[in-house]
Amino acid sequence: MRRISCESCSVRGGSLACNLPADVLADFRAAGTAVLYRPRQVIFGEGTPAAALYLLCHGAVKIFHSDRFGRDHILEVAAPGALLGELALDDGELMSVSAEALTDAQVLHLSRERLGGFIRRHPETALRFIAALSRELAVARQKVRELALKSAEGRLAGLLLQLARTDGTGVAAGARLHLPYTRRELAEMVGVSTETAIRLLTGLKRKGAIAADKREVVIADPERLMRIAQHDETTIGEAESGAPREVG
Amino acid sequence: MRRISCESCSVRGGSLACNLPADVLADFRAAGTAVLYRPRQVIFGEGTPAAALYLLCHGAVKIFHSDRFGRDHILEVAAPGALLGELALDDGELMSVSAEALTDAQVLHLSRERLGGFIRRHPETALRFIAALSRELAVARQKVRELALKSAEGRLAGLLLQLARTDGTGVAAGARLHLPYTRRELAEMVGVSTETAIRLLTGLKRKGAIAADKREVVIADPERLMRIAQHDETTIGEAESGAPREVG
DNA sequence: CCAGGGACATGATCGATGTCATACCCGCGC
DNA sequence: GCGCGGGTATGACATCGATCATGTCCCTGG
Repeated sequence: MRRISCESCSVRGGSLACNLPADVLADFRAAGTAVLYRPRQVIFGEGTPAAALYLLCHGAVKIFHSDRFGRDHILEVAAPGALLGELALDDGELMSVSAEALTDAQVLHLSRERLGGFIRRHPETALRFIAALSRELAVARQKVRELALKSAEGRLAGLLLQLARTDGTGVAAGARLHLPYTRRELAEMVGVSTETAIRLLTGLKRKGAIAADKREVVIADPERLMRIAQHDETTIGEAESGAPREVG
Repeated sequence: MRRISCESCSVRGGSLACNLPADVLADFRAAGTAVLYRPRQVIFGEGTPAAALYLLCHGAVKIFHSDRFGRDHILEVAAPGALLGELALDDGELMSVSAEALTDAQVLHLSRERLGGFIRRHPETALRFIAALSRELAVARQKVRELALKSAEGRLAGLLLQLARTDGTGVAAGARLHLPYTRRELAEMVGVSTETAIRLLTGLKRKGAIAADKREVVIADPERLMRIAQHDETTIGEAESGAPREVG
């Protein structure tokens, strides 16, 4: 595993640091510490001080909660460009999740002090950090939405669709998706037991929504799958009385 | 309802804007737009562009998801000092939640452009925004943890303890807590049906953990309540036989 | 070659929770 | 006073998903 330089980073438009002028990029790089991880190595643990942000440059990292028996619930499998962790003004607040490399991974550590220094030198980049954290916030809230409002089958169907979209497979009828995960990991992402995840998959097969064998999944009936996934469906908030008052 | 000035704001140490020099504070205030809301008025809706952040200055605001039948799931009841909403670099990304005033509320709207301008002028404040968003992120992730790992009873017990802590009642034995919420709202915060929330409350009464009548709740047995709240192991999984087990 | 372990799969069973129905109480407007 | 609607409460029932048990397949190490 070799270190990747910022200049040749494959993460383009989506990332925090992309499209920066060369000198700003060099300063950014110098403000952080690049660290390489092997699969299963821990990047940070739940309950440690929220003293740094982590920019994932390469590889896949799982963001998860553990119970005391080692069972995990996976909130997110972060892709390159994602900003991991949380940053408080002092060490009184703690990380709410753990992060562990799933593959070989390269991560840029951004400590509170050095990140603050960088933003002070380049304040025009501040909104990028705010936007990256907002994205993570939306991901977490989406997860809440699914857990609170959707059935296990709906969440699994949604996960399959999301995986097919994000790995480039697409969701056209007949699209062939290769899962990088075991049934157990799928279950941990959906928030159900392994047996239930297996049963739900066979249920989706019986319904003709997918075909699946081991880690190969074919999107047989995308509409059906989407209908199952959206047993939810969002309507936007309505019902207020009158317009708010703008003051000053 | 009168507008509150930043200078006399009751939100002290915890807030984004507190303890700023007078000139910076004035600039901050000028960068935003203060808006007053009545109970039930919508501040922003899920699915609208993520184009602004909202600093809650006064009042209580619920952050929630709706499904198409009007059932809500409340992620958070934000208190003054909280930063609401999400901010993307462009309008391609959408708010993942809705925000609605529960009481009279004053909110400072911070649009992307004007927030960017303020931070460019005062880059030393950037970490405050990052920290405030991190706090929201931790709140959302905590919610995920509870939904994924705790039983309905554990979540309700935890909610009662949290309410007692945050409104100053405290969790000593005999502490008397006045709920500002109906059973339905409690249920929406815990993520269960109204009937289940009621049944769980009577269950906690029968166990002697609390006494409750209408909106008055007495913390009868704090230890018991906390044990119930921390029943992390109820929903998912049991330990494999050899695993070390942390107790108490 | 065999043994072991892990992933996948399925059945039986049970508890937790949602849904529907009913009832009571209480404050409010007519 | 009276009816009405909302909040609270409880029972009956259905369903979802966890748990436990069993079995198969496949890969790997000895």
